[in-house]
Amino acid sequence: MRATVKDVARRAGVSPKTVSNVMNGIVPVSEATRLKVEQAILDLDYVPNLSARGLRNGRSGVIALALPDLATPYSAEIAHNIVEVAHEQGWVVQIEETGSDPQREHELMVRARTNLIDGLILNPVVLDESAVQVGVALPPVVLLGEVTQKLADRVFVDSFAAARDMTLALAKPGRRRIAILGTTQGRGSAAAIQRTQGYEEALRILGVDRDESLLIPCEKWTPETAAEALTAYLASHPLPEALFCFTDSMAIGALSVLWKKGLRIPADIAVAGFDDIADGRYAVPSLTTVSFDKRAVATEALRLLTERMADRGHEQRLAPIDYTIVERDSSGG
Amino acid sequence: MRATVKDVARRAGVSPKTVSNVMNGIVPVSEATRLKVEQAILDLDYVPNLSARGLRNGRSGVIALALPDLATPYSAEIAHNIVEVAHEQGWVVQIEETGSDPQREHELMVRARTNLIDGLILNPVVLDESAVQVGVALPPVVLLGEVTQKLADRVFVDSFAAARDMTLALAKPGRRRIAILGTTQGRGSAAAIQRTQGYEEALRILGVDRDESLLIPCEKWTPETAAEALTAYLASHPLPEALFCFTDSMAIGALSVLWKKGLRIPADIAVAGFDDIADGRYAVPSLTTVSFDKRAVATEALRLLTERMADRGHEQRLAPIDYTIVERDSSGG
DNA sequence: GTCTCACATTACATCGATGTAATGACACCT
DNA sequence: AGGTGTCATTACATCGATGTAATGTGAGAC
Repeated sequence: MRATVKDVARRAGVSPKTVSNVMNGIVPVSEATRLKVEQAILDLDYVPNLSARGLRNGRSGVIALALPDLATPYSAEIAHNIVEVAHEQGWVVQIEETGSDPQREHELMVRARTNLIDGLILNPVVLDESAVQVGVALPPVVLLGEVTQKLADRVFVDSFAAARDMTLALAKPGRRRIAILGTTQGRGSAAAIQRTQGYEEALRILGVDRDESLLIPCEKWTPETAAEALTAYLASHPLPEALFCFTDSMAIGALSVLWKKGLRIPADIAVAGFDDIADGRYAVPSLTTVSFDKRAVATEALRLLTERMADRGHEQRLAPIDYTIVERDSSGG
Repeated sequence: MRATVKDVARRAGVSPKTVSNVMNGIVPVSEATRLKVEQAILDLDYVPNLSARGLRNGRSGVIALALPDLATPYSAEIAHNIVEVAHEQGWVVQIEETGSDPQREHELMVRARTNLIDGLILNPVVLDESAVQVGVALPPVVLLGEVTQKLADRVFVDSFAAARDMTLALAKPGRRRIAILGTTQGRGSAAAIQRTQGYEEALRILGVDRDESLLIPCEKWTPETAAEALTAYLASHPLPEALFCFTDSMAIGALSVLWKKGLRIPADIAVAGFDDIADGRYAVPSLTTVSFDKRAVATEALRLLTERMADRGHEQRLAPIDYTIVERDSSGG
């Protein structure tokens, strides 16, 4: 049987509360008894029961991290950083996958109220849909990414500006027929909309007419779907001068397709991505991308979360993350 | 304030225990009172407090998954599958990263005893080191991968046989100078040792003399280190006919180096990996690899874990996972 | 020697859900 | 009507840690 405070107390010849005092260090304890208790703890190999502690003081020390799909490199890198930073700050992280399923996002919010969780970091897929009713009954929530959500705290990269700058960078050597891969018909993710708008803004700056046929839609942002979409596109359209993929994952799928067609990159077509995932550096050729500090995303998310735990006001807190355009081999240079 | 069983009971005009009975469905409850209680639950928007429940019945419904580094595609895919399968079975998953730090593996075992965790799935880095004292005081543990550990349950792919078969496959078109990337000097991971031995077994079958200079060491199995190791190697050695990298990640790093050198793959050199990560399919050229069903890994790991929870005997349970050699463009064909 | 004050320690209640054992209600049979 | 059996429901105790308020102990001042 597991040892409890009671057992430790008995062995040390003190009361359970004194043991608790030693462990928490808030109430002062005399040196002598502290040593006795610490020895008893070692002897009995005692570890506190977190369920009991959680029940008593209403906090579990656990935060939840919800991502669409852990297997994608982007989510994996975010998860890695958040788990790491959280651990440094003494938190434990529970992982949840939402798939593309708003239902899962909802389930999540319910579980978040079961008190095994002190806070939630959520990377929503379906922005408004999931709604994330940030009501009073909910624990602190921080959203990741571009979401049109006016209530919850949020960590994000300015997708509009980044897409604009990337488009301008691709256009620099005189390229004008720049295609984008990843737009979504009608209502899509907020990120898709903003990146498309940033691209269009760049065209305006460049004085280039918007050419509808250069917008290659792709609902899901995976290499598979990107490869399919691009293959289908190239079958009926001339080759653009540059291809701006809305994620690195899609860019990797695109590179594979272009390579199989025997095209030279960037000579025949320049390619760029978004996210700066580790694999992009080792892509063939290495991938030009929008880079940002993922550890900063993690740090900021946890900062917002802890702030929100301390002060549950109603004003929304925002944490924009800087980005840079990283030009690698896939766009020349 | 959050509603509790008491509040629900008062509103439904029954006792707290009856509410509990309705929720758990073990003790029979009359239709009439069940409806009353269910209505009250809806009215008050009641969710049970899992800390309290966990305290009371000693189980939390949470399992921990410990991986070396979530950001690597392999770990990410494993995590994805385990989270998915666990969710289907009603578990919640807590993620832990061990880095390459045995200390973290130890901390983990301690936390595993704090009862917020009903079981632990661990992918150890430093095999014996971490030791994972599978004692009586610990919750059920399942290890992932090749580990020389005689006590804990384990899910694994036969690295020896897979490496042997892959080497034979690379040798088929008459290639004889087959190099391996990822051996570790002296004591390394069990996987490294077994894959090296499988390779040597293949050479024996082929009647090819073992050539020490074809064993390219690489301690860490990342694209970065692989790229460095290969670059250094090629500076002072002739080009082998084939390169068997011990993970897909390393292979991707290797492809990048070879491509920058202007080498044609597989014409100048064939390349293969191990793990069949999603990116390998979109590598340029697509990567020949040892493939296995990662969902099966997850399913088996959870099966072993649940079995172990039910029956805490002393015999070790093993779950070998089938593998196949998948030949893609990087090895010709 | 006694009284105070400060401070360490203790007994007890509490967090919320649920198992145990006891109580209550109702129907059915003689 | 009285007795018996079945089944739903209840009161109470419990899981382990910790806050609260009360108790105990000692030193120091007069």
